[in-house]
Amino acid sequence: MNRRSGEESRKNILNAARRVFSKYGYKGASMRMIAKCADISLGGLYVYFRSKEDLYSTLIVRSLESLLKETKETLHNIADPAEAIRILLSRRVQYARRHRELILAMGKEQGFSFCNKERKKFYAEQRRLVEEIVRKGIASGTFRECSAQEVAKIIVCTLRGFILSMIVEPDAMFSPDDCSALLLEGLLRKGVRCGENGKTGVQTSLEKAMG
Amino acid sequence: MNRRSGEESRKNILNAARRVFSKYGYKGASMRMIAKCADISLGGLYVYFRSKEDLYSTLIVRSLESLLKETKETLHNIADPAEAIRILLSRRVQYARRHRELILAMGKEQGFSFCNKERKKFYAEQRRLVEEIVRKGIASGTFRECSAQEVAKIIVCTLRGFILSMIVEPDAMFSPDDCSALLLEGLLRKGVRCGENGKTGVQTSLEKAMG
Amino acid sequence: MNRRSGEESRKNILNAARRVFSKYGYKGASMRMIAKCADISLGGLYVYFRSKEDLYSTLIVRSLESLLKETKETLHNIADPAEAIRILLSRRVQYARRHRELILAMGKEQGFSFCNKERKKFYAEQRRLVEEIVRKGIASGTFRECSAQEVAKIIVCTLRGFILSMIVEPDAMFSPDDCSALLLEGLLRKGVRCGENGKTGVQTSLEKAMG
Amino acid sequence: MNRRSGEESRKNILNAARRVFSKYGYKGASMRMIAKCADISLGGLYVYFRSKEDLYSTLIVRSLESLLKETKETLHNIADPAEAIRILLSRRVQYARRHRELILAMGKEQGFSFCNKERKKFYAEQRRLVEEIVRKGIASGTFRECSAQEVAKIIVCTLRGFILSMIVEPDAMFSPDDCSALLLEGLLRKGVRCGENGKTGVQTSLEKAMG
DNA sequence: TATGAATGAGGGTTCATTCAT
DNA sequence: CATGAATGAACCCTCATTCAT
Repeated sequence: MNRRSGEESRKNILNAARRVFSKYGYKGASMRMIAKCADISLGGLYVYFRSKEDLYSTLIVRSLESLLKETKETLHNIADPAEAIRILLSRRVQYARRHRELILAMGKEQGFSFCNKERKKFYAEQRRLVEEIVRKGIASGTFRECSAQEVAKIIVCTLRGFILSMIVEPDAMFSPDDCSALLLEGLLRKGVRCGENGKTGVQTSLEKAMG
Repeated sequence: MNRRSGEESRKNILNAARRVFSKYGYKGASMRMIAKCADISLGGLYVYFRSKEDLYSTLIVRSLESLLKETKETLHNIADPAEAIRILLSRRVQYARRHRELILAMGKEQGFSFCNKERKKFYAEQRRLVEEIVRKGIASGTFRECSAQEVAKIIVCTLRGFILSMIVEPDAMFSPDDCSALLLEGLLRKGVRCGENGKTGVQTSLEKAMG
Repeated sequence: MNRRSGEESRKNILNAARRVFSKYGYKGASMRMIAKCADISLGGLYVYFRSKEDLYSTLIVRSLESLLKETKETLHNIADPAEAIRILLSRRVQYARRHRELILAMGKEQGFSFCNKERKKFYAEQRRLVEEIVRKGIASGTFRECSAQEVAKIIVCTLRGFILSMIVEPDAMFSPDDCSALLLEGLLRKGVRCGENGKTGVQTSLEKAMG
Repeated sequence: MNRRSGEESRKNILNAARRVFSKYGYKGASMRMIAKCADISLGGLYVYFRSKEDLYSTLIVRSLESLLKETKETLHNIADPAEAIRILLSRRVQYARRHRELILAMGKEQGFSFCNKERKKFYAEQRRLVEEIVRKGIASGTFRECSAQEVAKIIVCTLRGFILSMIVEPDAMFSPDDCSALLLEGLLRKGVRCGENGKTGVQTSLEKAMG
């Protein structure tokens, strides 16, 4: 009988659940596995969470919230919008690497309705964040004139693809910086090359390739 | 007893499986659901497929193959590389709308090994296809000098994000053309604007927004 | 479509059934396995046999009959009763080696009622046969005075154990002749040794061991 | 919810399993039958046993072990070898009557590998036990000179047949004592009759029949 | 708070059997 | 005669959940 304080047990379970859900998905994970991983009895799980669904959605909501908070803090003090986009991508990728279940939350289990509301809220907030960056970029003259709203959607979607690709094609991966470079500069030939403003100092393989 | 020709039943089951797997994922779908959806008995499923896994992987492999074939045929006669990329995106999105299970194939159930080989082959082939387009674009002077290989990876990943977004955020969607526009032209301001070469004649909302 | 005459197909199926039932037991064998082994369609089986039970019991009854017939013919011309017992054991062992399913028929699947009648008849007949031998042996003075009926039961039971042992402990086996020697002579020390009458000329390992 | 202590339930299940497996064999018995017989839910079975196979082999192994133990204890203090053989047979028959599943363990389902190791060990041990008796009998002059090893095999096999016969031909049964008498004295007429040494005082029906 | 025995619905799969062809 | 697609009950097993302790 492993006596712990209530909140400690809760966190402990949530951590175990993160690991197990990440590895096996919602359906593939069982309450028994989570209990074992959390070193608690099966019944003990139900002291803290009403159901598997409750446990899962609590986990997702917390993760989404913490991710959003982290993202906001990160972007808070970055003035240059191109830099902000680069940072956003790379941070999100780091986060995804640490918490695979987020990808599951976003890509898997769409048949479940139980944390769709939170998910939508997260998506909307994230889009708003990017939109703000783009808007600033346009205002400052760094970015072309365009619909910040539309571009934000596209950037978020690209980010999503990037993270998903990490999962499904890990051996065909490229750096986040390469990705932001393409997003920022485009593929078409330009009269004027411009890649100098606001770089982090890291030269990506794409830059090298592009000479 | 609902008597049908064998091949008809097979197709019927495959169609039902597509619908059910798409909606509920591999684990979430049950053979009973598929049987009901195909209007066949549970045992009848096993006349045509050895197991759930067999049914699923048959479905995925077929989809992947037909998609690849369709893609190749589409791109075969398109000379302009920017146009090719636009077409690729929009066709793939059309396809994904018709066959939602492809997203499952690409994004869900990565823990399963049973059609990984086919999936990898598909990804590689798709990347190779895009790479060729980019290479041609560079050769013809349409695209900037860059690593075709790296850019192909990024484009495929963007495509992936686009399709996934269709699923998870259908109400925050934008047109494929908007996406290709951003990929092609980038976000940063240029001395020279260029959006005239090889357009399909359809003016996208992004273009309008960008003035 | 493999056209055969009816009787040919019947025999063919029976042969396949013998092999499959022998290997897997009644429950372990499936009609599909038998069909495949007989190179006939699943439905084809039911042209000749109403059910699995019908097929099985037909097989058992035929086997039992042929075994009884063979046994009778073998014993018909043997005058010496000790010899007869030896021959009976060795023939039955040979038969069991060829048709393992008989052992199954006798030892397995006692929960089934469906060919119990035939089985009982076979057992009774076999006992009667042995009883006759013993009776002759007593009459001729070869055997001690004893209840032929009781001894017949014991001999049949020993035979059963012998055959069963062949199956469950094939590596701890001994020759039928050794077995009949013990039955005939017993273990206890006698004033007079007697092992010379009616031997087949084969000296068994037990005899050698007994000096 | 029928609450019992864990160990109680385990025993309860094992008892039910013994009855059901004995009656229907391994394949013929279903977990549902066992659950019903144990008055527990289907899932409850799996709280105590990982699988049907686990339940079955646990049952067999326990039975084999307890039988061996009982046998050893019984034979421990019996000096006369002929008496020991008689006792062995009669005790084993009593045991078989109480635990019919042993016959299944020995005669049925040989195709299964899952408790073959234990079974072989049991057989070997049993043979060794009998061999010792025979060896002592030879040493003390009670038995004729013979290969104790070979004779042990035959006795074990006879015992097997005896027990099997109890199952397949219960109405044609005879007493264990009759059987040991035949094994000990043989069928052939002797110059010297010997049935006096070490008898338990019980006169068997065979003795009466033999006059 | 915490345990773990117990439940029962539902999972994938098999299989004897039927029947239109 | 012969086929093989189709059935549906039954198989073994898993699992979220409950509840007496």
